[in-house]
Amino acid sequence: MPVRTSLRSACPINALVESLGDPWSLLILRDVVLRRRFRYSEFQRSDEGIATNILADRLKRLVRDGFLERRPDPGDRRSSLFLPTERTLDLIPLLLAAMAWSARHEPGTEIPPGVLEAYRTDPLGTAARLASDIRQLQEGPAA
Amino acid sequence: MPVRTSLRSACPINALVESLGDPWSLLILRDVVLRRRFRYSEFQRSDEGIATNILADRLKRLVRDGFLERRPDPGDRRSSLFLPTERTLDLIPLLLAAMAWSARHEPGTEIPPGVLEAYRTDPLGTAARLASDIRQLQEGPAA
DNA sequence: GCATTTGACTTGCATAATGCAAGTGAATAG
DNA sequence: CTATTCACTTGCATTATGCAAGTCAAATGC
Repeated sequence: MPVRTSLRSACPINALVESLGDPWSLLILRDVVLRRRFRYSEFQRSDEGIATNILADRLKRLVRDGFLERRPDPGDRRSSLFLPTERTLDLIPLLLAAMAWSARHEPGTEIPPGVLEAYRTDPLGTAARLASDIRQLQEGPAA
Repeated sequence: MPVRTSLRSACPINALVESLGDPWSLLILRDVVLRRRFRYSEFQRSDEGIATNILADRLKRLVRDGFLERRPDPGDRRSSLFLPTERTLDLIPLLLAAMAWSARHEPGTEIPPGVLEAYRTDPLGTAARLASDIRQLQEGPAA
């Protein structure tokens, strides 16, 4: 497994698409940063129903590409925690933008109350607050 | 070809991924909104090198899903213009967030000067200005 | 202490998506 | 009026995804 294959172009949008432009990677990161789920079994339980082989592969890639860091689960020796790196926490503005877009254009999507209002008032500040909430969690990890 | 297949979940991130979570759709929309390219031949020339069959398929889908509107090219009867709908213009905040992320985390990506500064000062205002620039273009379409 | 369950996978195989090369046909350019 | 361009389509190889089943160690229930 190569560390990093060269990009198709120098475009920043393309760089993102090459890392996360598949049907699953971004959803795993959503689980991590927006739902505070850090375990294989938790990702598996998400509504979209990812296949186990794909999940295992995506987790490997996300770790390899620096989006997640794997650590032993202190409460269960069979399990690991997949924790977000700064690379991933910096995706929060993008995730919020995605939520705002879907709120407007995809009827039927459900968005936690308050988030959109905060985003529209101060997008980057809202993202920063969310990121520091998660950093806190990682320092004092409740079971 | 069905108009719309039901979503895997009610999650707004998932809604976006299901529409644009493939290796090409978002790049086509990038060409449209960030580079003002509206023609098949222009998409084809982009650095990433999309295959012609995939391009044709993605354009069909993007039109079907309401991201692009197809109009005859006034200057050449062989050609069409694929113009962004509001659905697509509303993706600009997300595209800007993607650029900001890559600027920080993907060395070697090239970003037009000024854009990042404007984004960091006023993300939604910057996006709104870009969108209205494009709306103007559509009313008085230069060849 | 031992059977059962859970967590995190792997393997095998079918189906779907993507990639590549070549070809088509109408419109335009020289 | 010939050559080129534009917007495709077709066929086929390769890769990715989806599904079901199986593995194996650690934890849990009695």
